[in-house]
Amino acid sequence: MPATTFSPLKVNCSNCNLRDLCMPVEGDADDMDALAELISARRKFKRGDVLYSHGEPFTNLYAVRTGFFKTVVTTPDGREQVTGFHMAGEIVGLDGIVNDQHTCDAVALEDAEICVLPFSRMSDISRQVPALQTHVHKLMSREIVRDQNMMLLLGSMRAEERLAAFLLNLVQRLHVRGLSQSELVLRMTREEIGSYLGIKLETVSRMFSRFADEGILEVRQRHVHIIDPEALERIVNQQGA
Amino acid sequence: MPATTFSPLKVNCSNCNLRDLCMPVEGDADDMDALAELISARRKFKRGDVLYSHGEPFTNLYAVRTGFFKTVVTTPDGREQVTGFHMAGEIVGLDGIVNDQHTCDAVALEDAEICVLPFSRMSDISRQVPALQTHVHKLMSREIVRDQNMMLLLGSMRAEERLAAFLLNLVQRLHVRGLSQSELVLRMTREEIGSYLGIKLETVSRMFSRFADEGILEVRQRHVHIIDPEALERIVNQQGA
DNA sequence: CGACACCTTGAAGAGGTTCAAGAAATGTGG
DNA sequence: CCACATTTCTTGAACCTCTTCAAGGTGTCG
Repeated sequence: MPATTFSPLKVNCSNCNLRDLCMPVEGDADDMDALAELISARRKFKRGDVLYSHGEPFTNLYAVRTGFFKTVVTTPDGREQVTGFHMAGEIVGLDGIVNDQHTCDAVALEDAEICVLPFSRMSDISRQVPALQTHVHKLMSREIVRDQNMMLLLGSMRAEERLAAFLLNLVQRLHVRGLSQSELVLRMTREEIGSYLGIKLETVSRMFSRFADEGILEVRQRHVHIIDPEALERIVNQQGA
Repeated sequence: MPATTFSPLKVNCSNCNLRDLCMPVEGDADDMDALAELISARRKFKRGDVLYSHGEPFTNLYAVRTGFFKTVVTTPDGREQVTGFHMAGEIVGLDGIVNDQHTCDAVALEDAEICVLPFSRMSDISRQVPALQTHVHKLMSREIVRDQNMMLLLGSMRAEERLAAFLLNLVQRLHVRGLSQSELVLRMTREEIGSYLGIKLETVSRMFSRFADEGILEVRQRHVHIIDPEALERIVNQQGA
């Protein structure tokens, strides 16, 4: 149910406060004119709204402006895997490029707003503005590296290590955006965390309780206070074998 | 130990038999002239030779011409995860783009030959030849989709399902290259398969034995004969829950 | 042909899952 | 604004899959 709102007003990266995070591309006056055409619209989402779903034709990338999204891969037999959580300044939709259709679903985990980036337009501008070309390449490569790190996590870490790595990653990304290094509010359920980390929701809950018992965290539902980040680092970096 | 051999002779995609697989890019005469500059050299590798390793500066992508490579992510604490196996016509090195240095190791699993594709040259030509630009985008997107499917496998499948999916994927890729759909020779050890699939080498061995007992496979060391591919499909598609 | 790497198989053990029940939070309609 | 329904979270106990440890067998390469 894509209950969306269009904002046909001219929107532009150059005066956006997320620019450094999202579209850090410089150029001469001509280049900046070209870049001003990058965004076709903004759209608002409510919790649970679907940004795109698998099978849908691919035409746009999307930059998250506010709020939080998850991406989910689904198989015909009903298996689901959360493949990412996406926050302000991050770009989603790259999966759709290869076959001109999306291969996963993107769903808002809270009220959110995104910028629509028509990919054909982005490709056109990339040919005139090398800095944008480079940025697009790096975006995609970053996603590949991120996914390979998830493969490492899923392939070789124990539940405890997975949750510690997840929390450190989340809090680091939030900190870059000016939020606290120690306080965070989870936007997703235990089940979604578990799916992302390849463990069951009960295990997620147990690990939270264990960390709380050990004085590493304070957990009140979705509110998490990281008391001892070094302990989390130690848990992640300890050799599993 | 990169015991490599350079071939400074002019090499070119246009007369390569892997072209449809590797670089299916068309264009007018000018475009074809530009594309002829894509490859700077070919290099030969022996089993165990390293194509690139993590931390090394990124300058090139590499197209596998013959042979078999693995890519491996390594952590400071010594954990390893095989993130992919790569055969003729596939491109490796995309991980290096984002930070101008490689984040994984690429190692030859048998004698092999690759084409060197300097990435700056590739970017330059992409700006003139839209078909190449599109191809580069699709390459990277394909890798993202592939990695997300691995996350699904690692996050939600049981050992049996993982091995079945692995074998079907391998044999399908080999078949595209004109090889048998039912016979394959594994180029990697049980340990490398296990690392890739997030299970231990003993488990890989046990699953091979189980499939053999059930009449699905014949396994003689690295020689695998798939007797009943439908059974493998059923194993993969059965809901784990 | 001997050394080394690789593979198989068994037995015991650990980590995570499953099933179940209850508590806490959240949302909804009157 | 409150009562109720629903979703989400926590915790326990039994179970199961995979791992770990160990030993012996097979294949390969110098």
